[in-house]
Amino acid sequence: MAKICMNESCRATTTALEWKKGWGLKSGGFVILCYNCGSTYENSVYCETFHLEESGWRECKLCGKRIHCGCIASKSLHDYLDLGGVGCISCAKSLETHLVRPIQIQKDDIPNGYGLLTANKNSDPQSSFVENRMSGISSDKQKLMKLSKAMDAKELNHFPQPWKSESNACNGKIKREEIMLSTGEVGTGFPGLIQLVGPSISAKSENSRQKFGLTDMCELLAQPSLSFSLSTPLDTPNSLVPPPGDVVEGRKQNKIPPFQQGQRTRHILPKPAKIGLTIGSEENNISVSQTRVARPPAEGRGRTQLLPRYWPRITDQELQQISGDLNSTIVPLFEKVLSASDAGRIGRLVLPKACAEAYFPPISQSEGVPIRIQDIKGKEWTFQFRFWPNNNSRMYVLEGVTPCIQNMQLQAGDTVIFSRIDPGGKLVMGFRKASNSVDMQDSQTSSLANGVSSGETSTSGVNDNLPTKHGGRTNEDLSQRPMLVPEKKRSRNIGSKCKRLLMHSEDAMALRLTWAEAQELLRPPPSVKPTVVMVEDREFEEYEEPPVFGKRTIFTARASGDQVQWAQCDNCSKWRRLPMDVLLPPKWTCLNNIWDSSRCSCSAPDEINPNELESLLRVGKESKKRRITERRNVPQESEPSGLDALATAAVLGADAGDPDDPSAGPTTKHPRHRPGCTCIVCIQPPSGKGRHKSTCICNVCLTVKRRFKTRKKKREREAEIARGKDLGPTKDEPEVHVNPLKEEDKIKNTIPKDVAETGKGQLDLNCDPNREDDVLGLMSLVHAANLPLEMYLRQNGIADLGTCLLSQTVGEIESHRPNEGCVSSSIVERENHGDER
DNA sequence: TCGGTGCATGTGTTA
DNA sequence: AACACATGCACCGAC
Repeated sequence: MAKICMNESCRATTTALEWKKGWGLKSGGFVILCYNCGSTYENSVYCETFHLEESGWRECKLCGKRIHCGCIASKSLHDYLDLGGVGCISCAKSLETHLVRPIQIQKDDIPNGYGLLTANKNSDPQSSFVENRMSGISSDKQKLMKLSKAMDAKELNHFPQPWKSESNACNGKIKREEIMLSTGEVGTGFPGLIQLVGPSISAKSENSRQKFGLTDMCELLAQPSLSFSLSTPLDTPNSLVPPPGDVVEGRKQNKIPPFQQGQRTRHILPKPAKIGLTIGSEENNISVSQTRVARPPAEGRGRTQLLPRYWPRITDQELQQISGDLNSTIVPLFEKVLSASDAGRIGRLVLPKACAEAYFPPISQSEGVPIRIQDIKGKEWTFQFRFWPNNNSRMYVLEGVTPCIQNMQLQAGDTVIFSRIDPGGKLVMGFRKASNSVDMQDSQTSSLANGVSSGETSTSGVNDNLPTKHGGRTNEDLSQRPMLVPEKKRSRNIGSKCKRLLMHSEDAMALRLTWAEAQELLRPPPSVKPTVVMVEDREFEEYEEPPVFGKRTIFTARASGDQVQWAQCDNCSKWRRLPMDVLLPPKWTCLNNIWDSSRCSCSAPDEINPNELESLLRVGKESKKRRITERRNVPQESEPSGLDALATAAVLGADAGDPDDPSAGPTTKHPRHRPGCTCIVCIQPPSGKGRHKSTCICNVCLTVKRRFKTRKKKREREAEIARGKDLGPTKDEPEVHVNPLKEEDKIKNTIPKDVAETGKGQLDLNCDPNREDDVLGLMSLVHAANLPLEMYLRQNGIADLGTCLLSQTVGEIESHRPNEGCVSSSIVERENHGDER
């Protein structure tokens, strides 16, 4: 979706617009500023490029539901339309395209308060978040100030009337705060400003809950100008220092922490918490946010925004239950999804730097300080809050968390939520279990798939572990209160930082299939002529080189029933129709299209239109999905690979329904196969008991016998050649290249249909896509080919070839060939050599 | 040898 | 390019 500045004299593209991401004017989150020309727009479309704190909420004009425009959560409810506007998935309707219009603002409309704020901007190079925001728009700040005001008023019209007055009041309060902030910002704390913004969770939470959107509206309106909260007041114990009696770096609780004493320039974090973003689809319940205690980061950089992944998503109800005290205020600080390291035995919980510096006591020494954190059961834990120097920065960790983690039975993927109880400033650590914390990947998958973290719908640790006195909210409460969790936000939380996680489920399944598909791409070596052998009037090709990967094609069926093969040109990406039996080399272009002279050039038009192509591709994808599903539905234990299935079925064809038949039992002596391998070789006991009888007519035996006959003929011919009688190709053994597909079809005739399909493209019956060590099946093939015959015989329990020859027919020996079904005749030759011996 | 500690490194994210 | 952070790994002490 292109984003173009609508100012005709500007027409800046996305870059210019998005460059301002994070710094642009945010009036209710519905404004975007073009820094190229200074135009500002009210355009919800652009909101998607903004972070949560920069965008805000939006109401669907059609369904009345409030949706968050700008965080990824909106994607679950919205589609941003290419031409602008928002399509609300909830009501399946589209909003009218939001006008993208420059807003002209007169300089004299600038409120004084804003003037003060911006005047303060340059006073401190380590400006506050607000200042940063504002500084980024210096050239148009006046416009923007006006715009902010105008937009606030405008956006209010989007909300139900009851919200208006309070929203306005809220807005007014915010402006007041801004003014106060601008005047008393540095080094003095913010007396009198505490809890002015975004009502903290308190005893009135129920009331606030009922006021749908009110507080959120305040946030929304506050965001453009004050999307942060203020520091702990000097006259309250609302700090993060340990509770009374605890000493941290010589400071006592009621002492003013250094960071509040102007030790550093105050940095005000964006409001990090969008707690309990409950999108009750009916009531649109949106839990309230809360005040934030902000603290300047040690480095004093401007990047003090808390990443959304750390925004605590906890409801006021949960918080209330944590505190158990109607008079207390729970301030969610941040949360973190436990990584493997965090949840491991090392006992170190890596803290997000911004969070650590914002909400934890400042530490100047690497050793850090002990801090006490109370869990939701009321048990108090002492951790060492410290940091490691890291690339000129710091890496904050909580040490000694193992007991606590174990106590909470947390694992990687679960979430710990740090909150603070005010007054008192006591830290509280709650948690939220992932639905399937055993498998973090699964939780991620779930999270990504649903757009809502599985953790959100699972039982919150807060709930599970609440003391009885708190009322013990049930899971049902939670389930009725699905949190609005931005899809992207959650993916950030886990997905984007999970590169080292194990892969399971669909991803891995997809890879497996990919591997299986790779098998289908195997092609005969292009430069090697096959040797055609006849087995009972059937032609088989054998190659002296291992197969190569060919170009992938798509097969479709016409209405007439004819099948068509399509291939994409590597140069022009156009799709060309090919005969069904064509096998393409890895690189193929239109120039190689010898089957259609009208389309043997890249300049030739496409034979299929885009719709048809899309249909083709969709069919391909669906086919793959179907295979994934089918695979997933098959228990792993009984899930042979396609090739194994072929081999198994080939054997069981004669013994189907009698899996316990020892004659079909796998052996583990094949040199290249593991115990349990069901390939055509391993299932054939090398000798002695369990061996198929000479009268056996199972598929394996029949195939082996056919091969023996063919090889016998071949040897005779080679012997003749060796005698100088170069007879050339005989009539019945033409040295021609036979299309493998035809042969494959013939082979299919000898194999049950389902098996043949499963084993399509089989070139190596010994390959098992499901086995990691068979991933390099071809490599193992080559490796096995180099195994000395003696080793093979030894491993197969054939002590002596001579004895073997005496006791068995040659054909029976053939039945033990390790590479039955393989096409590499290098192996064949070795075997032949062995036979001659 | 094992486990804890501290730092280094690689990778993903953001500006 | 800089930063954040997950994790690897060397080092060291206890057993």
